[in-house]
Amino acid sequence: MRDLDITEVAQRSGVPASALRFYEQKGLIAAVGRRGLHRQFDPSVLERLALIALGRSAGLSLDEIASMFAADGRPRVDRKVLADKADELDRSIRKLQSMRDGLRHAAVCPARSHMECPTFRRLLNIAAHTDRKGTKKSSKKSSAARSLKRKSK
Amino acid sequence: MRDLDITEVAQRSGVPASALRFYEQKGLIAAVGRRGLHRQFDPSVLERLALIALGRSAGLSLDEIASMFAADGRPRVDRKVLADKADELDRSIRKLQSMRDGLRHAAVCPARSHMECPTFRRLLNIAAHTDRKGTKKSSKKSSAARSLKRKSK
DNA sequence: TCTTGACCTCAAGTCGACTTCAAGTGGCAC
DNA sequence: GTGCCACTTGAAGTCGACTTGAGGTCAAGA
Repeated sequence: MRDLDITEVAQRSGVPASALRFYEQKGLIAAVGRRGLHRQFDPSVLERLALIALGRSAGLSLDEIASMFAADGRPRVDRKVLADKADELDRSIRKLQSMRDGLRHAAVCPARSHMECPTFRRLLNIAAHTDRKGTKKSSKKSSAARSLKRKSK
Repeated sequence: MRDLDITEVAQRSGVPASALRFYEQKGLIAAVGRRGLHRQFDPSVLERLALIALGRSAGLSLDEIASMFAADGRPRVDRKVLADKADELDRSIRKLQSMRDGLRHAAVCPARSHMECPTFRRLLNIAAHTDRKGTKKSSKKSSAARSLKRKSK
């Protein structure tokens, strides 16, 4: 398959050209050459972009993802990193689950005001202590999140 | 109970004084008055801060949270909003779960390179299509995420 | 009374991941 | 040969939630 120009890569990957240039600048992807000024990409860049998307979905920062590519450009995914990320996701999931259950309850709770509902108040307590305190120690953790916001534009 | 000054509120709530001033400025909380220059807060501000923390944990923006307080300052939590947020969380959870399972598998996968592992490649596909495409239509959604990052400082 | 220092205000800075903009270049159809 | 315009560049802007800094005020203790 012949090389792709930036617009084709953008179309096939769903990643805007501006983002592709940004990724190149960050060293996440590389053009195989130029035709005039225009970047030419090897089709394998699509796979790499999928890998990047995966990393982002798992909550990795672009810098973290960059460090997962060896100097030769081939992915060098540390299995321990994967396991750690999985564990981290697991913690996030649990937190979100209790949040969801609490919200669900509050939505149907018969108490006149949410403040009078014990379940809601318990939820409040969880949130109050979970938030700035619960995970503060675990620095640089549970980034597994912005991803979701990012997806929805 | 007597009024609290900003430092006391910060200590009891775990929210930095700078953030409390920021919240006040945004209209999320209000001081009952001043002693000299110094803000005095009613102890009930702690409950309100818990409510704010809850909203943040559920992925609401500060503006969204602000709109949940009626003009009289009492919470006016729309049950439908709660249910919607719960549903949104549910979708996020499912996404994170498949991500976690995929990572978990990749971490122990016997294939020489992750690229040779069918499961990993499937994961890659999910990520590639989930990310910029999967949720794009659902604008303004699944903000239920940054929260986790934010918690971990 | 004087000093201290906690608190004040307002403006600007930070972080991450991009997007947007203005100005320039050159491949390609005609 | 000429013009179009897709692509290029580097710099600057954006968004949300705060934080930080400079310079100022004043309540309270010595």
